[in-house]
Amino acid sequence: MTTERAGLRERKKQATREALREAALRLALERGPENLRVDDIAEAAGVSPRTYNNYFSSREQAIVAGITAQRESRVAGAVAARSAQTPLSDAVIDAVVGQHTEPAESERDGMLLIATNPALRAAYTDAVTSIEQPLADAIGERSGADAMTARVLAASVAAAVRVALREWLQPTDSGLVVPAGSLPDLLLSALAPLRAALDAV
Amino acid sequence: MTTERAGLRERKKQATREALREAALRLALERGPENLRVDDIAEAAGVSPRTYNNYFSSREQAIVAGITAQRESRVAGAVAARSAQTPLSDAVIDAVVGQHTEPAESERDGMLLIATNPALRAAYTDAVTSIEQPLADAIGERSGADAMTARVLAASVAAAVRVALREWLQPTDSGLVVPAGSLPDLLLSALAPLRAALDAV
DNA sequence: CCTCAAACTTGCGTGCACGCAAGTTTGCGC
DNA sequence: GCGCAAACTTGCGTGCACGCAAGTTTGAGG
Repeated sequence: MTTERAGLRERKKQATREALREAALRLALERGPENLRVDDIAEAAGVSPRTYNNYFSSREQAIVAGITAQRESRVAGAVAARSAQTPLSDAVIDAVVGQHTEPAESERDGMLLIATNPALRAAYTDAVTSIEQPLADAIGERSGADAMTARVLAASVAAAVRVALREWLQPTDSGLVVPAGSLPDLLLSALAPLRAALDAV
Repeated sequence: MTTERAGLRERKKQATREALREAALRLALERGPENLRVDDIAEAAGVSPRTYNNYFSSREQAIVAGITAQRESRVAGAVAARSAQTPLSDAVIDAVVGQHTEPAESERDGMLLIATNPALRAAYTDAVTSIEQPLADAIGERSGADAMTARVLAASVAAAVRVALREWLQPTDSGLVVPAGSLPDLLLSALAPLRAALDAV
């Protein structure tokens, strides 16, 4: 649906990208991120190490992509799906919270892995940046706001999500980093201050 | 004023940090970033290469820090300096715009350097992240908002500044990357959508 | 003044990111 | 079908970031 009429070239690229992130996540889960070399990921995906680096610019990025893949398009889609009568703030907040309320069984252990590794935590929170562009498009489409405003609002939403995620993943003083508290609730608190801005367009 | 009664330890650390960023910027200007090795920066600052990496985690970060140093504390200070009657939005926006309206002669050629190098551009826009913490403190202090709200607002302001900077530094189709247009005006446009959120606290 | 633990520096080793300059594949236009 | 330009892959080389485990410095308490 996103790739209407894609050439062989594009389909192959997506396949390679998916093979890489799938391999990265699977191997990281199997043997732990510390025992995983970039060459292993490349080999498991059937490409050269150099090619791996054409797709991801860090090992953590590849592993995390195994979990966050497509989240960007889903958030944008969820915003667009809300009826035009819905206030923008509700549309955006519902969409964002909804996409993060999916302890989808298959992602459970992945999140645990991320929570226990500082480098992965950082990569994970950074990954929300990828929703900015599609979200800006969706906001602009829906509200008719000018491009700069849409970009700023999208970037602010992403920033709020990062704040919530960092809070969620913050190591407690006991050293444990088990996602405590409800992520949806944290997201709602973090996004609340942006309601006024979102509805002002 | 920031370092009230600092021990020798802390003063030495600051001195080292400043020596490193000053050396990085100076050398980058002299011979261009491509002809500048990390070892050169370390040597010029009188520390080992390994120590250099204890202070900066990328060459670009060190160079850019030569220009953005202390901007974080100045922004926070500028916010705090505005009278308590001023609406928060005015205080924050004036402070941010004010800090970026300083083509301080000495920074002129530094900005030109940054504008012409993609890696430096990225590092420069990333560097605004450093204002988040102090700005959040200032916002919390001033408005009495809860910690999460203050963090989100500060992060949103930083995000807006990044959008403006990226726009400002965007390579034109002619390939030239000369900061075209007025940065203050771009910042005002980027920050405008956040007014409602800032004044809602 | 002396001691000692915590903080900081440093050398070493390892894995990594990425520019560059070939090879190889894709798919458009004839 | 054919040829060719653009896109993608790959090997190589270089510089770099960072963990680790010594040394070294700092400064608080006795």
